[in-house]
Amino acid sequence: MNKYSTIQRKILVEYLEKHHDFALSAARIAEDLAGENISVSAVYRNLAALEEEGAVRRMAKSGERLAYYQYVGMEKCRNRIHLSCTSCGRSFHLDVKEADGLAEALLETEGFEINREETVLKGLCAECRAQG
Amino acid sequence: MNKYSTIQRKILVEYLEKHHDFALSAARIAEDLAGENISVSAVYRNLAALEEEGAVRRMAKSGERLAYYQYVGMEKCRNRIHLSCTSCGRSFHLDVKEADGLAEALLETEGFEINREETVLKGLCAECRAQG
DNA sequence: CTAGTTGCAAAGAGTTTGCATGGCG
DNA sequence: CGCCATGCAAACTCTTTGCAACTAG
Repeated sequence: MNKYSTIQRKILVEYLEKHHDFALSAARIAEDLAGENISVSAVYRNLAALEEEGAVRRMAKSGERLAYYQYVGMEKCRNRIHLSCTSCGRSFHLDVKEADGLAEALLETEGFEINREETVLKGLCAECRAQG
Repeated sequence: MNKYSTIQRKILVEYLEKHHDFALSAARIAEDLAGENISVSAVYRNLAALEEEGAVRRMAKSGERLAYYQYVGMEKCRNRIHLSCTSCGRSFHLDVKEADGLAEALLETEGFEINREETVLKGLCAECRAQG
């Protein structure tokens, strides 16, 4: 059950690592990897496995019905709240200190304990905002 | 294009209003309304229409692939950031002042302009947290 | 009347699964 | 050599769509 137990898994993980700052739909991933030595079902099965291992995060875009996946297997992604730009689709991490502040404030005022792994803040990133 | 132009629309909207603090899947809604005088396709078509009108918000739960809908047609839901409890599934509104603070902080420190309509913070509500 | 909405049933998209094959350790 | 992952294709689920009948205004 190693990270690279099979060639297919390696292909998928390397692809995901390369695109770790985007949330991509499973269908899109499968399509992109169509030329490679990995089948559609292997893509889906490995995504599910990686999700269970915590290396991949499953999310969804509002207005779409596809399952979106994002690689969060690298250190810098762990325990971070994500910011997702609805214009360019890129994903950013919220600074730890800020996230702590937000989490604390929510807990005190609302009694709500935020789950950083699942929380995605939607909006416009600085770049897209500048471009109008 | 009134709110209650047809009986089917009325049935759906009343159902949604009654469950406005939950995000329900379209499939579930259709199922619940199976006994009523409304067909599956009318449910889907009206949900899409209501979404466009802004009366309904489409979201998604992580780990699931269904489209979830929540009624936000009432005044108290507008322009609010939602808090969604991953345990009981209920949805809460973030107080306006707090939301303003959060939005401002994000804009200043990250240059990220949050979209309240689309943002859902995931975690545990006070009640579920108390119950362990 | 006329435009817009419905219900039905069939099509579609994305995802999942059964089973035989094949490769990793 | 045994077991787990793969590929293929068929099955599934949820959602969308075409079309004729119907309904609200």
